[in-house]
Amino acid sequence: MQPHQRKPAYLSTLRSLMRCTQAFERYSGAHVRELGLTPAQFDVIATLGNTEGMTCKELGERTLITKGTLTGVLDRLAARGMIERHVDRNDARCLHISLTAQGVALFRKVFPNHVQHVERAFAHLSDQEQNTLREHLTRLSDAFEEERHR
Amino acid sequence: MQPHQRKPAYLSTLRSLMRCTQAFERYSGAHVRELGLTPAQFDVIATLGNTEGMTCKELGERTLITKGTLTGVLDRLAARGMIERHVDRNDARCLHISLTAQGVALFRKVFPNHVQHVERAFAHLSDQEQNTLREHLTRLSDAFEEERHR
DNA sequence: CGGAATTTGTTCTAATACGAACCAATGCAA
DNA sequence: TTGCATTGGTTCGTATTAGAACAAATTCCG
Repeated sequence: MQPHQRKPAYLSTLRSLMRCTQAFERYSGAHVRELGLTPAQFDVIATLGNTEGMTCKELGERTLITKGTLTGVLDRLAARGMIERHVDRNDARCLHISLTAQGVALFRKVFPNHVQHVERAFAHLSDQEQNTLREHLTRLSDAFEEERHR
Repeated sequence: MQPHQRKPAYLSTLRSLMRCTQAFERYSGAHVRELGLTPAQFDVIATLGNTEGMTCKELGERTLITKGTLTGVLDRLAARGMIERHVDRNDARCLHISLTAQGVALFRKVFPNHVQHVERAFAHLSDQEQNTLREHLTRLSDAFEEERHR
């Protein structure tokens, strides 16, 4: 019995995690594309909606988009006239990203629509189940972070 | 109170899901790269290990890699001499993918190592917790699939 | 005050990622 | 058996994706 033939116990948990994430991305992504946006672009629009805007750093943290990637996503949204970049008055390193009037219009058109779409799927789990799920996922995330810094 | 300003209840669950997946990918990915492979390449090697090989279709289903992407991943692994492609005898449409001797050696070198690394993080959750987590994730995946086909 | 360490965003490279179009091989049905 | 829909992989175009190197601005500290 060689060690590399043993089947690790965590694999089924990991499989469920990856399958669930991918199932969401397919489900959500297909709908978002119908609305004329990529998933990353939608995330940015949705995050900027109903705010005064924010820096690239904050936007990246909220959308989970790496800063290197974010530059390109913002480039394409800016080319379509959906967002604006302004240098921050207080800190010239920071860019303040905000929706244009066109961006706000787009947000109002696609956001409620997409929320309804995604809600239909999440409704299959009760509030209690979602709470439990969230707790376990957070514990696991924290485990990765902790083990990473050792 | 406009509908697009309401904050959907599912968002915190979704956030946990995406954060957990991304935390895993950072944790696992960084380690895999140290071993000289990309995450996708490692998935392929790990899936082919201890098997007689399989078709692209099956390999794609197990690794969750889309067929269009899989071609490129296999190209690069083949260029490094880690895998072989052979036309299936019974069905000339199918390719049979398998590890070369070099590929097997690589598998034996990196797989147990990486399994140990990932196990350390998953050990933060008990078996019971992982069971519950898996059940909820599966329910949610199924929800996306069901709603998608309607 | 002044230089070093940090922070923020851009740029670059290699590798996914996905959908759509495409081709060859197979299966099915009239 | 001929014709057509289906299946398995490749190719193509566009858009991420991560990581590392980089430049400009700011902060920290002696």
